[in-house]
Amino acid sequence: MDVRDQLRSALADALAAAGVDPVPTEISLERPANPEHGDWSSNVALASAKAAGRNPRELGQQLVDHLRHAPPRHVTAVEIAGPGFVNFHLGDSWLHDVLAEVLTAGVRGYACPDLGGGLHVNVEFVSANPNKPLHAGHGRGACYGDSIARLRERCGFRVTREYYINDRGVQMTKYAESLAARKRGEEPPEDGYQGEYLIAWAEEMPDDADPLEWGYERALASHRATLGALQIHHDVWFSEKSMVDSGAIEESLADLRAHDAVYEADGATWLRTTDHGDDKDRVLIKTDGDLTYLTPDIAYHRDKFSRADRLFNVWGADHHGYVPRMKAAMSLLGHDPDELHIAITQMVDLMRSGEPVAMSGRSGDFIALDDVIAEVGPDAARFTYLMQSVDSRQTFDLDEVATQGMENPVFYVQYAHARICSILRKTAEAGVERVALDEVDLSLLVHERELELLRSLQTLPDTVEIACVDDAPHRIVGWSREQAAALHGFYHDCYVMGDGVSAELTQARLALVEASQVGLRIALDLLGVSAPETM
RNA sequence: GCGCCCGUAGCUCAGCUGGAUAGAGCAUCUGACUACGGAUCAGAAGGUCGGGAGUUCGAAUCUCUCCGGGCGCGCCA
Repeated sequence: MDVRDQLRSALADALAAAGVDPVPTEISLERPANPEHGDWSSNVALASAKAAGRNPRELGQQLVDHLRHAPPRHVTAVEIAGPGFVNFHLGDSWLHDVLAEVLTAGVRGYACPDLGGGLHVNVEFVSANPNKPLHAGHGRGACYGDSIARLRERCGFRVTREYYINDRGVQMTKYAESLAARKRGEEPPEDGYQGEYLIAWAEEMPDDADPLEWGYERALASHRATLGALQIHHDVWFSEKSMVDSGAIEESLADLRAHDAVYEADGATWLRTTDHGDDKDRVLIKTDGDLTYLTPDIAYHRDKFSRADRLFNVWGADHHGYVPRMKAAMSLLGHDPDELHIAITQMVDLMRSGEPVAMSGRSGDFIALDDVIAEVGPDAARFTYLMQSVDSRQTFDLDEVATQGMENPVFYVQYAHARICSILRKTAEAGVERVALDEVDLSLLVHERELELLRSLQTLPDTVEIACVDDAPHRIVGWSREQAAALHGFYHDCYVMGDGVSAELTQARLALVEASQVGLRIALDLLGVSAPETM
């Protein structure tokens, strides 16, 4: 049983003994920031005093008195502090248990909270128009979406990674016209695509190729290659146009009508999104008979709901205004709008040495994601994109991220992993024979550096859970930096083998280092960043 | 005008389902290596958590309000 569960159940007993009725169902336990406040602390006396009509400090004291009679496992001291906190001090043995747990569970089994219970979640991300290369801004949504998928997979969800291809509509026609013009050596139409990439693509295009078909394939191949460089692979590439051919759009419209969600006015067909919180109703079919972008999009989401239990969309900040209407549309179709989650990623400001570099070249193209990857490398790109919450605008400085040095946290973390591998190599080369875990005397691990490493490892399952529940991969980045710092500190002060290190201590420290490796591998995998053996 | 996001150290950012003395990296200053990779470690300095009010035993965190910045508010996609 987890230490926390033991403490909780002991606290519940103490509360009952103190006459608190009913005993609160939620007993909070947290790691105090200040080590003087013990290893675990509970505010339960503060939280339940009022309802019980008690003085919090006195209630806390009663709990402490009761707990001292039969302290839970690992507990060495219990004390009352401040306004009524109950603080537990634990022996190092609780951390040694953590180490054994990490190694026993391994990369596959440690920090795998079952939050999904096999629920199928469809994560749709990137979904850029197939008429230009991905730019630096797409990188954020790409890395975020993939990491969200990895988190969900670890937490017991079935995951489909999906890419929606807007291959229908006027922008594709303009794209084909622009490509054809470049092929003829002409400038693209005024309202066409001016980007210089089209010159290169036009050169590749065979003379007899259909610019629309060929251009579409070319753009998709570009997206696939760029994402592949980041180790991002979508399971489903879903074509908007295919829904015209399959009749899915008509079906979706019929479904909306069957739900009485549609009406005719001013010569257009409208959707009653205001019934579900939208600012105004939205047009589905324009006066000229064309569909708005919304209509196929609704059909697409309707289709996704037929294939998954939950939908997770990653959209850029410039699309946040469309959230209410899409949720309203799903409500109108009878879905629970909460089963469609739309994450909004704020914008990326690309910098170089503190100077903004949002645009490139005379054509004003965005900086291509390919160029970012080429400049900083895929690992640094992914780590950096994920380093901060997607709720806030990101400053991405190419020079800083390209640096292979201290100002670049990705190398710090990867180096920690490489160091562990190096230690394991060196000890193996030195002929150290490993013994089974249950033969290792973990109680030898008493150095503050060793304990710090274990305290950090202990927090990984909670961190994974928070990251998954809050859709916050940056929490994993934070953990990986903390674990790496603990590892480097340990490395600096504690030798695994050598003069003055007993054979038993070497065994214990090797186990410790391997546990750290397990943790780092879990974290880096969730981020999609490689865990190098050497650097 | 309305909606969403943001405002925390010189810079880039964590911390936000309320907890005790608000953290990290970079930059600055000062230290530490005849051993497993110094791409390391330790220390110092650095703060009206945008302003104000409220709720609470307790607020960076919740509520309201104001200020500042970003992004949206189409029968465009």
